[in-house]
Amino acid sequence: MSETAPRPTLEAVAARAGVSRATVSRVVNGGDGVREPLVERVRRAVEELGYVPNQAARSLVTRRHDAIAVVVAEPETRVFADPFFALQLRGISKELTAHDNQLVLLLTEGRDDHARVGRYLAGGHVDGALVFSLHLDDPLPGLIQRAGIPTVFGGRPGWRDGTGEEVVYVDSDNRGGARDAVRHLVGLGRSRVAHITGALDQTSAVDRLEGYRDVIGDVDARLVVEGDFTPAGGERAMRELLDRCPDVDAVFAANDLTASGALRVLREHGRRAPDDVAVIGFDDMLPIAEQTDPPLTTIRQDIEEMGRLMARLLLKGAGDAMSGVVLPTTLVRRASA
Amino acid sequence: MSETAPRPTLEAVAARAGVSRATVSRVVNGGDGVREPLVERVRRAVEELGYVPNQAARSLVTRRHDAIAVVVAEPETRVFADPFFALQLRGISKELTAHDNQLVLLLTEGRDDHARVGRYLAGGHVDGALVFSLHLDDPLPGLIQRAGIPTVFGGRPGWRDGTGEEVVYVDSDNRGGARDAVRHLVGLGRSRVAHITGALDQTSAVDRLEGYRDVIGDVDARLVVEGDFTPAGGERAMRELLDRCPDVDAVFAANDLTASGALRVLREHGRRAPDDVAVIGFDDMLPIAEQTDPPLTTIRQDIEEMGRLMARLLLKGAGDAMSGVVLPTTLVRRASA
DNA sequence: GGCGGGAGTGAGAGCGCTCTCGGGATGACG
DNA sequence: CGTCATCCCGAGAGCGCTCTCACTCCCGCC
Repeated sequence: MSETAPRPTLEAVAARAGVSRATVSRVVNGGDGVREPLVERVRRAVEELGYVPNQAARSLVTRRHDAIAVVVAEPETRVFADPFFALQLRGISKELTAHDNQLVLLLTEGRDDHARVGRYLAGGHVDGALVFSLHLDDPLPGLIQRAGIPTVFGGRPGWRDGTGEEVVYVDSDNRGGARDAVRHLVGLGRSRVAHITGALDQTSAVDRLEGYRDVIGDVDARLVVEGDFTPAGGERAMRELLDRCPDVDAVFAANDLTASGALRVLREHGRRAPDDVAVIGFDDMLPIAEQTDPPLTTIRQDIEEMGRLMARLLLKGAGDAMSGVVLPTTLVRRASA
Repeated sequence: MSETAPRPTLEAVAARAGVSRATVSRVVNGGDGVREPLVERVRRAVEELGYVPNQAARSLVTRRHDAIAVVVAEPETRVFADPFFALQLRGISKELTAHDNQLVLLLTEGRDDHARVGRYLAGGHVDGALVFSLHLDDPLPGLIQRAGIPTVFGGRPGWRDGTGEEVVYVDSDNRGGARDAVRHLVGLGRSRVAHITGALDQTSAVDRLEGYRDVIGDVDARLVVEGDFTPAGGERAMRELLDRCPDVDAVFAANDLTASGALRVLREHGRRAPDDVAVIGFDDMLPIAEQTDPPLTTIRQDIEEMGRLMARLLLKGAGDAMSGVVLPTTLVRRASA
């Protein structure tokens, strides 16, 4: 196999520059307290030898790794398979890179993996963790909490930890966004505004439902149908809705995928959007939202910023003073409502 | 901040089990050459103390990291933002996990990042790299090659390296899949089969075009329009196509996104699919392919398996005997062709 | 001109682990 | 019963780095 050439050590650089290891170390780590000529000499030696610090040796003594783990629980692989998570990851990556941190990606696949992830995090391989696990009953967050490393959650977790401390998380304003969506529909003069929920074991779905309730007030139970964030779920729910309430004139779908399914069923039934039934989604997930017929009016969240913020909070060692950070959403008007 | 309790060391385990560090080490690393009763005692001590090996200390001496990097070049973030890459990542993750390796994700953002990634890989932080960089002119592969660590590419790179060695890569059978697609259209009795290409600076697009050519033989140049793998590109190309060749009766689109754009334009122009114009895509990218109207006939590739295979090749230290591995594709019939 | 103090540098002690090597116990065999 | 090979196990030497601590200068000050 490829025989890697022996990489130069601190020692080698020190010898070449005619100084001690300690001095080289100082220069490599910022150069404070070393006189300029020496700094220069060391820099040159580093350059000439192509010296790169051995991270393992460094971590061994500093107990820092300049690496954080991103944990994605299996149920989220659906989320993961859409642009949502990818964007978040990108935001995370940018922020970490800016602070010279590495991103270790942990995807879990079932129960066994939970233990594995727990062990890994407790094993002190990373300085912190960003965790995506939005399900109410997920044991993963508990495990991670117990691992005792700084953690920031993506999305509001469905519980508070036992110690009474608040959990640190970043979420978008699901409830507020939902309110905006429903208000928009109401503002269009619609009086029979339905809601197709997301999977209600996820906090985002619960929060969006709350937002809907905030605006509608006295909710006609028949106008709320449970979906699951998928197009198929949207179709099923829309059918049920048309069946139960033929006079429905607006639908707030829990996300764009759901909305796309709803739109398809409406078309099947000869209902025009937005003329007969106005439809609004959530996420502004491209290309879905732009590809529907008609293009989807929806609520946009700044997903990349969410990721970036999560990383920033983690690196800053937040968690003392704060609990949750909620990012605003904006209404994107297209044709469907 | 969270004061992490001092984690137990090998030494501690050894003391508790009443053996030497060396013996504990042996047990922890497989337990060969240690008598059963001792193994048992050490296991128990490990259990009781909750001992987890310090990876940094281990790496320092073994020079192995049990970690590999996944490098995604910026131009691929488009790819990354669709399910394609996510699935590949999942395959990679599964395979790595099965071999107790960690996944370090490096997303590059522009030129500066190339240098950073090069330095990182050359820095000996990981045991190998999986690289996604499908553009013909990308400098990244060269950089990585120079870093001198085992590498497997995702998708056929657009060059051979200077040393004359073949590059190791995993790709799906773009050319063969394209042939199947076009043959299917021809088998439907279509005689004016057009092709909307992908971005031709990517090998996958080039290969799919080749497959088209393989079947059509004497290609009418007007029937080939350049696209860019996006719905918008598909729309543009389809318009041009209808303009140039009103008699077109079938379209092989370079991917599903392109096909979705083409379908939309056909609908606009009152052409029915598949009756007037049969359309076939590539990727079988869900939910796109299922959401088009009509649902899209397309070429499926086993994306997760690609990822898994890449990881397997890398861990096995392939690269001696082999160059590229090409995975088969299958035709998925839906309604559009 | 001696002296205290601050700043710059080097020596050395580990960080927690693996791995070689040698010694002691054990079993096979003559 | 002696000899030798075999098998286990422990001692100890690092892996490459950081960081403390002591030492040396060189300044300013009385």
